[in-house]
Amino acid sequence: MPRAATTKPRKAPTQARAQATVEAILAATKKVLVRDGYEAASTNRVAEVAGVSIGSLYQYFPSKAALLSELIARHMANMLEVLATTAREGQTSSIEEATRTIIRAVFAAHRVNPKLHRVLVEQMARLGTLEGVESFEAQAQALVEGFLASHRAELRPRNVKAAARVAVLAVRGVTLWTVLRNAEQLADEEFIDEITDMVSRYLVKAPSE
Amino acid sequence: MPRAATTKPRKAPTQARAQATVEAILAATKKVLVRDGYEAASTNRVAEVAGVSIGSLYQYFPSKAALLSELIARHMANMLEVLATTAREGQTSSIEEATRTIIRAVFAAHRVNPKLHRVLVEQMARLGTLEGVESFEAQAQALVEGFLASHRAELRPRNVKAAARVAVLAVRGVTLWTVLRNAEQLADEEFIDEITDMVSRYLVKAPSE
DNA sequence: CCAGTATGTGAGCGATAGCTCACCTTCACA
DNA sequence: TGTGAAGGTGAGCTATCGCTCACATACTGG
Repeated sequence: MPRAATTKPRKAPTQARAQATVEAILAATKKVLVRDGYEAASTNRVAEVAGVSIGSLYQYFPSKAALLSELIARHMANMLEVLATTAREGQTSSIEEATRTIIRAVFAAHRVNPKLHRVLVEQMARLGTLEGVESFEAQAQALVEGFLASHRAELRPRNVKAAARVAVLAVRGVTLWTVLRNAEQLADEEFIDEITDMVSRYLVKAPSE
Repeated sequence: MPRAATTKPRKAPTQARAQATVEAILAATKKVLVRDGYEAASTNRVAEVAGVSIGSLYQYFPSKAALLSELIARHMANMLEVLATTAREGQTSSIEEATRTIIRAVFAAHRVNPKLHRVLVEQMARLGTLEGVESFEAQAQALVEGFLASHRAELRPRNVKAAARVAVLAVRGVTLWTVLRNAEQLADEEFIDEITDMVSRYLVKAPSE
C-alpha cells in the first residue's frame, strides 16, 4: 500500500497561508486519531477533516507516518520544556520536593488529552527505530542529571548519571503505563505522592547515611 | 476494511488435528509479527506462513484482532505464572531478595522474544479497552499483596494494597518502557540491581523506623 | 502588472486488506 | 462401513488505503 518512505517534511511552508494549512492538518490528525483511532485515521480522512485537499497534505507530509512523527516530536519538545522549567524552579528546593513538582507537571501534561497520548505512545515504537526518542531521552536525562548534580549533598547514589537514568526511566515508565491503562489515576494526588515517595527514597540520602 | 468485530474464538477446536491448526496459526502470527511488524502482518500472510488456508484461520479467529488478543492473553497468563512461582519461592526470603528474584524473572521473560513483546505492547491499548488486561493486573496485584502481607513485619507502608499497587505498577512500567526502547538493558545485572533497589527501598522499613 | 514560485486541488491508480462462502475431505462412531 | 459433523480450502468480493500528478489559483518581488 505505501509507496513513499521518509518521515521528514517534504517542503517547509513559508507563507502564513501554508503555515495555517500545516497546523490545520496536524490539528485534524489529532482529532481523527482521538475520535477513530490509528487504523481509521487515513490520510484522506485527515485531509477532509482539516478542510484541505489530500494533495496539500502530501505537500508537507510525505507519508502517514510523518504526521504521527511530527505530533510525537512536538509532544517530546513539550515534555522537555516542562522538565526544564520545573527543574529550574526546583533548584532551590529539596530533591524530594523537586521530584514531586516534576512528577506533578509531567502527569498534568499527560492529563490534557489522554486519548491522544495513548495513541502516540502506541505508535512510538513503530516509527523508525525511535530516532527522535533517543535524543529526547538523552536530553531529559541530561536535565535531570544537572539537577541532581547541583544537589549532590543530598544525593545518595554516588553515580549521578546512573541515578538520573533510573529516575527518568521510572517516571517515564509509570507515566506511560498509566496513560495506557488508567489515565484518571494521573489526577490522583495520593498516587502522585506514592510515586514521588518511591523515586525520592531511591535518590535521597537517608539521615544516617 | 473490517467487517466482523469480536475477539473471541468463533469455534473451539476439538480434534487434535484442529488443535494443531490453531497452534500453527498462532506460531505463524508470532513469526510474521516479528519479521514484518503489525501492519504487514495480514491475515492472508499469516495463513500462508502457517501453511493453512485463510478459511481455516477464520474458523478459529473471527478477526485479525482476535489473533493478537490470544497472544496477549497467553503472554499475560505466562507472566502470572512467573509471578506466582517466584512469589512462592520468595516466601522465605527478605522482601528485597524476593523483589530481586521477581524482577529478574519478569525481565528474563521479556528477554526471550523482545521484538514480539514490543509488538504486543504496542497493540495492547488498541484491543478492546483491555478487558483481559484489567483482570490480569488485578491478579498480579493480589499475588504481590499476598506476598507483602506475609512479610508485614518488614514492610514500611501501612497500606498493603496501595504498596502492592505501586510496586506492580513500577515494575510493569519500567519493563514495558525498556521493552519498547532498549531491550538489551533487560539483561544488564546492574540495571536489575538499581530497579530492585528503588522498589525495595520503597517497600522495606528502614532499620530505624 | 507580469513572471515565476508557492500553494492548493481532487480524480483516480495500483495494491492489498479483511473476510465470506460454496465446496471438498477427514474423522468419530453407531 | 456409511453418515453427519468437524475440519479444511481458496477464488474472489468489496472496501479502502496510501499516494501521484496534471492542473488551477494565490502570492511576491521586480
